[in-house]
Amino acid sequence: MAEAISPPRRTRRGSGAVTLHDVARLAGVAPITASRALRTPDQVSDEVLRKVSDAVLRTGYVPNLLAGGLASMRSRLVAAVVPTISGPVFLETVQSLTEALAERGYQLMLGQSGYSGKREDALLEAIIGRRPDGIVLTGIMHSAEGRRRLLACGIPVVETWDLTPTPIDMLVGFSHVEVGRAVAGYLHAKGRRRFGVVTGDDERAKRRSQAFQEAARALGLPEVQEVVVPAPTTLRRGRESLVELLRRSGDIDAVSCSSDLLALGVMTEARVRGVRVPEQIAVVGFGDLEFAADLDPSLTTVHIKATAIGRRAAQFIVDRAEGRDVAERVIDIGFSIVERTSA
Amino acid sequence: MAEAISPPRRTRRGSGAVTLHDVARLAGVAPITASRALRTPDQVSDEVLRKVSDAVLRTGYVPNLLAGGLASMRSRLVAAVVPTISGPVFLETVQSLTEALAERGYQLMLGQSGYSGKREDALLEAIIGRRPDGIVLTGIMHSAEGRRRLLACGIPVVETWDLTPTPIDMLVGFSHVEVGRAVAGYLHAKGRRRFGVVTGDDERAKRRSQAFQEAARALGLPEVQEVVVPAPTTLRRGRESLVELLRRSGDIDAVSCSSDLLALGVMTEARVRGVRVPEQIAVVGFGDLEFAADLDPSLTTVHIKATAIGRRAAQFIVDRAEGRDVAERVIDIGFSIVERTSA
DNA sequence: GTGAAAGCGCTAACAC
DNA sequence: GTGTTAGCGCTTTCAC
Repeated sequence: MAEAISPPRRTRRGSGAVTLHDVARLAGVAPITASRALRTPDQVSDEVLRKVSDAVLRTGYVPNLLAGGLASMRSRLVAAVVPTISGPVFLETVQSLTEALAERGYQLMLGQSGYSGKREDALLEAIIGRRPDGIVLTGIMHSAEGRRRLLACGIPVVETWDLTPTPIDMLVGFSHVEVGRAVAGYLHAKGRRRFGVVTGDDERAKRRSQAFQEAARALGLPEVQEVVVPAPTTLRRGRESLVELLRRSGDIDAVSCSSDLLALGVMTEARVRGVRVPEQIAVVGFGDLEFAADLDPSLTTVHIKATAIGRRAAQFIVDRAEGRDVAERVIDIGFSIVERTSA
Repeated sequence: MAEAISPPRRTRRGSGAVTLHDVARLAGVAPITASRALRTPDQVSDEVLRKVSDAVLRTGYVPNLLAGGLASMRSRLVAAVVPTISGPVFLETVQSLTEALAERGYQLMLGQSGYSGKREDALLEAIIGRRPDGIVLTGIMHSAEGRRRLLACGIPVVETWDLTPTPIDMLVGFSHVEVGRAVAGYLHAKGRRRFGVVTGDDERAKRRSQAFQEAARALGLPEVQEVVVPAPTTLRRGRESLVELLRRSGDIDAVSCSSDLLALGVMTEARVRGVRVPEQIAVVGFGDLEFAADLDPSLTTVHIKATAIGRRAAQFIVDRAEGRDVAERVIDIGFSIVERTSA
């Protein structure tokens, strides 16, 4: 009797790219063997290794990491969330993070949440959907809802640039309260008595400012004049802020700024107005950006080991992803006041 | 007769996360229907839509984009390659690119190639392996090998920040030669005659410097003094460069810098030495960073529409990814000299 | 050391 | 409008 005609072939033409299958066929081995030759070369014979390497070269095969990630449940993708990438503060951290991850075969996905924390939920969804092996949160305040989701999805999380009392998972940061106190103490020790503070309108900067003011009070100093400017901070805001501070009280002798850019603005405005720094007003910045040391006068500022933060965060994530246990989940990276000319 | 015992169950426990399958079961529909309810809501009945949305909410389902990407051949991932993210020049472009992509449901993957172009090949492999829907090259010189691979893999590519004669695919940039000429013309028109140039050691900056020097020659001016500094440029290098320029010839009356940071350095050193800007020496920067307008003196510089570059690049990629044809593949975004006080 | 089978979680292609 | 089926390209599990 007649054979039934073969059912219609539904074809889903692939991408057309070379696959592991092709490589395996060319090498005369099973796909899984080719896979092993590439990922765990010790498990295959030299003969097979040679043939597979050869086939890879001849075909120009590039493994599809999407497929690999799906099968192995490891995407080798790490997400980083920053408020905004401009505003050079987090830049250094993102850079070292990218580098440290790349060295270990991981790739960085970048997300910007904005300072408002508005787009945060949509962003989180986009991130979690990719099943990254880790998420690095940098200078971000996460909504309660966001926290819950992060906890729920079980992806390793590293919070950075802060020392929160109740970390979601892992953390590498420093105490903003300590920074505020330290700067106040430093200025006091230098004989300054009437403080002003210029601070960006973000949670961490405000915490530093708060601590700065409290420390001044504790030292018995007159009330600190505070100017809050919108984040991200700019040179212009710094200039404007000094104008405002001088308007409020002409006799301040020290200004603490929540960023080096603000400090540069304050110093610029001071020079324009013939106010001498540091003789009449001492200026302290925050961040120790690359240019701080070479300004005139050179800027006294708070140095944060931004590169180390990125490296440590990468270490945390990779250790977790590769099943190593992370003994100490919280790292206080500290900070230091770099004494230069401006204060 | 006895049934053959069922073959041993090989189980591959999944990630344990909620899958589309779970949502579909809960909603009482087939998986594909649930998929449609989420991706193309118009194609399902209101009844189904309601039930599926409900199930999603109840389960906290987050679609696995790895799986989706594998199945649909569209990763909704875009890779950006920059020499280094620090060095605020490309920052603005990366930022607007990230934003523009996020708005359209795409995610950015970041790669740093370093200025040397050394790690470029490994990076390219890591990128291509993710099968991104597009690659944005920013301020990078690609090896011939790299070019070949990019062409071969068929992924849409946008080169930015330059106007190369033979683009790989799409391009949004401007002419560095024109910039160099324009700056020389500008300074000449301002009555300056003895030029110095401080330039970072990267391909584009050097092209600007070259054109600047040639234009000066064409204008019948004396030989331009050139100082080349390693990339990325810094304020310090700017200061050092002015020292060097003055050492070589005390009578220059204009300095063109390959970045605003260098220009700030030159101006800082000038002030320290009592050289008046712009009276004795005019200074021109490049980039028009946020702070340029608020320096004292405010910095005359070349403005590049970095944000527009990012947006256009995103548009290019998304159009291609979604099958729309891109009529004009090359966009010259132009530039402008922003006249301020320093020159 | 090597291989066959069975998915990972989703969507394209085709029926009804 | 909804469902069935067959993959996307890889890796895990188990068997030899």
